[in-house]
Amino acid sequence: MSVEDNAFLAMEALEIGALLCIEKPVTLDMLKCLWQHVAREKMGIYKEKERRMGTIEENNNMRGIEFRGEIEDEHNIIGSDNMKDKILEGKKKISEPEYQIVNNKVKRKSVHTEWTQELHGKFMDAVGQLGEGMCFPKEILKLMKVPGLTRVQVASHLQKCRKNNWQPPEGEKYQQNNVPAASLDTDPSGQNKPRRFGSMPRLMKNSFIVHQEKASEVSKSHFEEEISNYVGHETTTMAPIKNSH
DNA sequence: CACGCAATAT
DNA sequence: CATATTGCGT
Repeated sequence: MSVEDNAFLAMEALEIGALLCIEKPVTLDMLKCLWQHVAREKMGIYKEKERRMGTIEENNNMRGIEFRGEIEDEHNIIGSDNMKDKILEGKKKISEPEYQIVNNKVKRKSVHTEWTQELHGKFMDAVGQLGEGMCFPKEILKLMKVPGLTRVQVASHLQKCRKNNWQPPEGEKYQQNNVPAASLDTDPSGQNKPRRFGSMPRLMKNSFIVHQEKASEVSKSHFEEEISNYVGHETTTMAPIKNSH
């Protein structure tokens, strides 16, 4: 670290053996960036161990860690040779593992969200509050209030649930039969897709209760006009799923 | 832009 | 396998 933002000085340092040069002061942002690289490197070192143990425990021995130069440039960092290349391709999505700290252990952030029944429950709650025709990933996400969850993830889950293709993970089968979703359809013609926006996921046969809001409450905004327009293109036999009971 | 959907990738 | 990502039309 140096107060001097001097390229020549930095290059000299690198030649001597510095791994990278950072201009002072080291910002929090910088730190947030750096520790990920440290973690990656460390994880690489203990890769074998990781295979055996599943997770890596925090280890404060930092020796042996080397940066390989793929640091982003926003903070006046100067790194090794291939760094420029790395910076250039920085715009591309390089999928580097991300690490997080869960109770004092450094863990590789899991790429998949496990849709447990609990999480799915929150999802369904949100869906229930929004009601038929109002279920959008964005809104659902808001209502769910789950920290790491993204809109796209919700969208993906929603997509699956609409096709009734979701089932709880292994250890959680409250119910044992997965419903193939074939024949409980209200549409006799079979080929009629309920093509609308914001439709609720189809409820699984013995899934728990979803409390729907009074459907009457749905105001006829411009939104509803859009729907009717859009539906107009489709076969007319489709009826919205009203929660009439 | 957000959305939805199928196909494809991880 | 379950999810994530992508491509493309709306």
